[in-house]
Parts: sequence; C-alpha cells; structure tokens
Amino acid sequence: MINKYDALKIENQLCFPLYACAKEVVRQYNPFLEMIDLTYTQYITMMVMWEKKELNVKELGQILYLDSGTLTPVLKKLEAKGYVIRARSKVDERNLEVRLTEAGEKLKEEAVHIPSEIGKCVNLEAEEAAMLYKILYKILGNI
Amino acid sequence: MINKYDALKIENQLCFPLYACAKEVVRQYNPFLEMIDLTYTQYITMMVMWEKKELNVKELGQILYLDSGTLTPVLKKLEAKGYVIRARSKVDERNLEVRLTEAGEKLKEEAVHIPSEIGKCVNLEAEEAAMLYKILYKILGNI
DNA sequence: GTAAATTAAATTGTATACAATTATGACGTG
DNA sequence: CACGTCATAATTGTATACAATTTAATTTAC
Repeated sequence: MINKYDALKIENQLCFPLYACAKEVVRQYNPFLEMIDLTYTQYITMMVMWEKKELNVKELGQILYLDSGTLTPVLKKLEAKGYVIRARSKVDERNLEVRLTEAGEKLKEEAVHIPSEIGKCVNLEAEEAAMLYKILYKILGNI
Repeated sequence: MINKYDALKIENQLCFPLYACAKEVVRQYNPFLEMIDLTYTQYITMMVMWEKKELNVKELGQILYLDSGTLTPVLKKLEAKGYVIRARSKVDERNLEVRLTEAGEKLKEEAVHIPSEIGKCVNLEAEEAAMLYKILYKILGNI
C-alpha cells in the first residue's frame, strides 16, 4: 500500500521526531534549572561562558546557533542576575564583549550535576549516544 | 586533562546538538513553506490532518507533543486560511473536533515534494537516517 | 440527585527564535 | 578627508512553546 503521499505522513518524517525530541529533552531540564533559576537558553549561554570566560555576542551566536535578536535579551537577564558583564569593546565598539563574573563562576558549582541527571532521563546506550552525537553534528555540518 | 567540569562543556553535550540541529533543520523548511504560506507548526499540523481527516485537539496534541496553548492559535490560523474547520463535539462538548476541508485536502498536492527537498538538505546515508530515527523515538519513549 | 472531582480547551503571562530593519562604528577608496 | 560599504548589536514584529490558571462540560461518589 504505497502511495505518493506516504512521504507526508508524520511517522515517515525524520525532522518531526528531531523537533519533538529536542523539545521534550529541553523540558527535562526544567526541574533542575529551576533550582538555579535559569532557563535552558540562559543555561547553554552560561555553559559557553564557563568555558570561554569572555567573548563577544557574535562569537557566542556562532557557537550557540543563535542571533543577537535572541541573545541580547538573554544576556541582559544574565547581567541582571549578576553572572556576566556586557561592555562594548575598546578596540572595536561595534562588538559587545560578554565577561563571566565571580558570581557566574560560582554558579558552575551548582550546575555541575545537571548533565548526569539529564543523561539518566535520556537513557541511551553509550554506542547509541555516540552515534546520535555523530549524526547530529553531521547534519549541522551539511546544512 | 579531565576535570569534574568537563561534563558542562558544550561540546560534551548531547542535548545541545539535538536542540541546535532541530532548530536548523526546521529553518530549512522556510523557503518551501513560504511558497504555500505555512509555518512549520502549521505544516506538521496539516500533516496529521491529511492523514486523519478529523480528530480533536487532545489527540492532535498527543501526536504532535503540543498542548492546547500552542495548538489553539495554530488551529485558528489554519481555520482562517480555510484548511480546517473547528467545532465542538456533539457527543462531548468539552472536545473540539478539527476537520480537514476540501481546500486543506488540495494543499497536500502542493506540499508533496517538500519531504524530499528537506532530505536533500539533511543529506544522510540511509543507515544513518534509520539509526537516527530509531534513537530519537527511543528517547521519546524513555521520557 | 447533587456536590466534588476530573477533563478539555482557551486564556494569560513569560521566554524564546528569527526575519527584517535600524543605528552605529569601522574601513576602503578615490 | 568624505563617502559608500560593510559589520555588529539592538530593535521590531510575528509565531511559537509551555506553565499556570480559568471556564465549561462531564463523570464520579455518596
């Protein structure tokens, strides 16, 4: 029973489970992120800040696949919470430098257990996780 | 060079590429969906409608992993475009039945080429696509 | 048979996402 | 040096998402 509309069925899509799965996994973060009063977007931004300490909005956007339209309000909120400082670059005033504060650095301690909690929810075999990781980055590379 | 914070690095995350990849893939739909004046959310809703012809908001939400807060405005827009009709169930007035119209049925013809276009963008080997599909549904099942 | 509990949508409020536009700074060329 | 071009953030407008609440209908308990 094959017809030309089969490709339009939701169960034959690859993108739909990708979209749904991403949403559901992000939702799993909520109870843990609530404890440190961060949203998921704020959390991934902090992950980059914990690693880089300082970078500008453009660089942050390239790493996170987000543009200034999304990042500007997120960074303002993180600044309001005291975790980062935003300041125009002295060298090139078009760039906005974002710098991790002491308080931001301290927050890392409270977040360190989160990845393993999420790992438990997702609950994949090591090989599956490795395969998924590889395929996702392949797609990101292809696009 | 292993330390206890490695798990917090963005490159060691599985959820982040999942989130980013889903977003980027959805973005690939834009040029094609623009041609038929649908958003991605409207498109996946129509995919279910094309297959089911009629169902209520709750059933739609279970299939799409969306709640009425998201679906209500989407369905109102699809109704305004003439692709579906919304009406309270006679049997149980709490339920809102959504039914595909003739115009909605016709739209399928214009959408039928989209899945293959997206397939070209994502550009995976058949085995990779199958593996990805399997892993994504496994995660959705685990959550 | 009615009050309490449950269910389904809609509404409200908050936070993304992102396209398109705007504002400002930097740079290159005549 | 002036001017056109380019680059970077911020802003604007639209459309999700989803938690929490509200409204209305139905079912359950007693």
